[in-house]
Amino acid sequence: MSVTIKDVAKAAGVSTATVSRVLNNSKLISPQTAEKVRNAMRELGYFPNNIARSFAYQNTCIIALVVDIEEPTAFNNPYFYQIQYGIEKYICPKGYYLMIANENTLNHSGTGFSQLVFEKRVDGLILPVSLLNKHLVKKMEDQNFPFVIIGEPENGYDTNWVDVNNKMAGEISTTHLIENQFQRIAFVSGSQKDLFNKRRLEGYLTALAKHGLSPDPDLIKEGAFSKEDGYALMSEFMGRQNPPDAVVFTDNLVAFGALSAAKAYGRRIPDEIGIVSFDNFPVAELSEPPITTVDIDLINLGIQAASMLLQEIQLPSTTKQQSLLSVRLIKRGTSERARREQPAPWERS
Amino acid sequence: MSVTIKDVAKAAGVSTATVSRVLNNSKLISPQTAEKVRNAMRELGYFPNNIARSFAYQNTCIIALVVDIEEPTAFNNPYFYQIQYGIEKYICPKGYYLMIANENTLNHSGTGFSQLVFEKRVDGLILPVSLLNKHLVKKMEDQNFPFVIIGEPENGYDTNWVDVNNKMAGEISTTHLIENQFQRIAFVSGSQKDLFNKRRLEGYLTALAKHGLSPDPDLIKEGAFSKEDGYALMSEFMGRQNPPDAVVFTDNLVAFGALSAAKAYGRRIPDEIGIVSFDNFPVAELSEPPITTVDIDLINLGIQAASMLLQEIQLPSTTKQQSLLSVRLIKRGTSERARREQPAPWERS
DNA sequence: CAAGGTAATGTAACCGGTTGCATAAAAAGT
DNA sequence: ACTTTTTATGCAACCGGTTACATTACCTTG
Repeated sequence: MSVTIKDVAKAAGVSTATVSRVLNNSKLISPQTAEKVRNAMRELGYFPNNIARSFAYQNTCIIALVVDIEEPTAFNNPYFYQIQYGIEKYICPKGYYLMIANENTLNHSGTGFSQLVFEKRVDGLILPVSLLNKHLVKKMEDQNFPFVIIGEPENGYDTNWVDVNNKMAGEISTTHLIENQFQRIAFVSGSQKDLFNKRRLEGYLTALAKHGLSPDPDLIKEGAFSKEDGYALMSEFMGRQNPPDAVVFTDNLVAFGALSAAKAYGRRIPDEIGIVSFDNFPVAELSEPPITTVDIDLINLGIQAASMLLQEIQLPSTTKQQSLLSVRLIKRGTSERARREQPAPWERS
Repeated sequence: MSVTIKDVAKAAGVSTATVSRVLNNSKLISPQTAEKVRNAMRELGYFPNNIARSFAYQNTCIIALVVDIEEPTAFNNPYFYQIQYGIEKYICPKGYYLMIANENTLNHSGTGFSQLVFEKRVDGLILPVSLLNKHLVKKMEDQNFPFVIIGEPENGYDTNWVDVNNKMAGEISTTHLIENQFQRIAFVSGSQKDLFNKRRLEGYLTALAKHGLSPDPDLIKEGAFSKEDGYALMSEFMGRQNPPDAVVFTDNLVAFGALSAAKAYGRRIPDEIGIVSFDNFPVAELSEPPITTVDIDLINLGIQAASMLLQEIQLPSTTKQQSLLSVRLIKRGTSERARREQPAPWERS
């Protein structure tokens, strides 16, 4: 059907072994022979059949990113896809390809993504911590199958993983508010069952402690996910006797809803109420005023995960690696009080 | 190393051919033998080696989505990724896998994505029209390599392609404004070098013509891409003697910038100026007022492309298919004048 | 009961590369 | 000039499935 190594060998008057060696730039080949073979390849329009190559080497040079995205909207998808881009960017120049495996669509056909492992379709796996389970980890470790987890796992897993430094994120956002003379800072997160939310809360508490502020349980809320949750929560805060003067939200949309509520109630921002959010999502930059957020470099997260995985593939080791990535704060209008609005030291209560 | 078909054959006391037949559910196998073989597989923990299978069949059951995304921001990535999701959703239940090939990262290693074709790494390709060129098409057609283009190509290409109905998008958005009693409707697009922008303009002109309105060249602008472009353009419009009373923007961010400008100049929206945009992007829903947009179902676009490609892979044909997808308008606050605000027929000029 | 047909299984070639080992030719050492 | 080493190439097995063809056993049917 198409041109094979045999055709090239015949045309060049050498053995298939020699052609193969030319393909792989073996230095055992004399320049003249190499030249001859290369000419034959060019004339015949030869391309090595990658499937055969994979078969001989027993690897595919493909790694899979497993995701568990339900029907994506423009809202919920940027996260994985930036990670995806980072992975791609790292592995492609190294001759690897990226396969996407959505656990939700894959599951329809039975075994889910573990099929990829057992059938040797891919050389390694990057998967979110949400898909981790003991059973699977054991299987993969029994096979010495390389994999990297995105997101810090709960205690009891000794695996390769990468995550952003969520504690640091909680800490710098809170510290920033403290430095802008906010006093009663609330903290609103998603579910505290998720380790990353626990870490963010830890950071918040650490920042308070470092500045001699004691946490108020009434100011710590969990379970906010939507614009509407944010609106409701902020309304509730503002109806209180002793409301917070600033809020850290771990979700951008929640912060957006809260901002609307604060504006609807006529609060001046950031003078009367400060807001810091997480994940530098488009709306954060476009809202009025633009929202201060912790910027999480997900492209870099992908790069780190990919780098760790390729290392594991190329020289497997028994010691596992972990990597925590720094985050940075993007200061915008919802938190930075103008200098003149800060009380001078002697004016403070 | 791992369990192969030979091990299973030996354990079950049959030949490898028999095991292979059991694997493929051949009906030539007696139930007792099948049972025996399946037991052996279970006991040994056998999984077929997919690389070997691919080698025998000379296919990979992988299709590639080629993209040409530069460093993605949360702004620019939703488009491809919704298409990606659609493809995935369609192909996974059918036993195919999705590979992502970013032309930009791939190119670092030389030949770019055409490598995928010649090395037989994938069974088919879905690629954006922006990456199309005659040279490539000829090569792929010479090899009978299945591929589908996303986006209508310029004249002169007879290939499989899918696209959203851009003309319809231009038409329904304009018609909607006309039906809301807007009279001087401007049209602002990206570059008219892009066919999809030409089609959108066609739709706009068609809608005007159908309602007996004649186009005014001063109201047709091209080359707007950013929030800032939108702001500048809207400012310019509002400074005119005879400004438009509504604008169709083919880009959401441009519309967002324009909206800010209109608000900054104190115009009431939609009473004094109407705005319709394209692509139902997050900011469209969250802005004040929320922006009316044409909703483009990119997930469905992916599904259609994937469906066309698998069909081509499974039974290659020489006749090419094209598919144009409908769009729908999401009516929001920037265009819908309240009934009472519309002039009654006898009040019109 | 022999001939013909069918169902179940085995044998071995094949898919297209890679690579250990053998070998031949050239270069170096004594 | 003769052995030893180095360099270049070929032979053939191998990776793990699939499948055309051969073979055997059993089942019909005249």
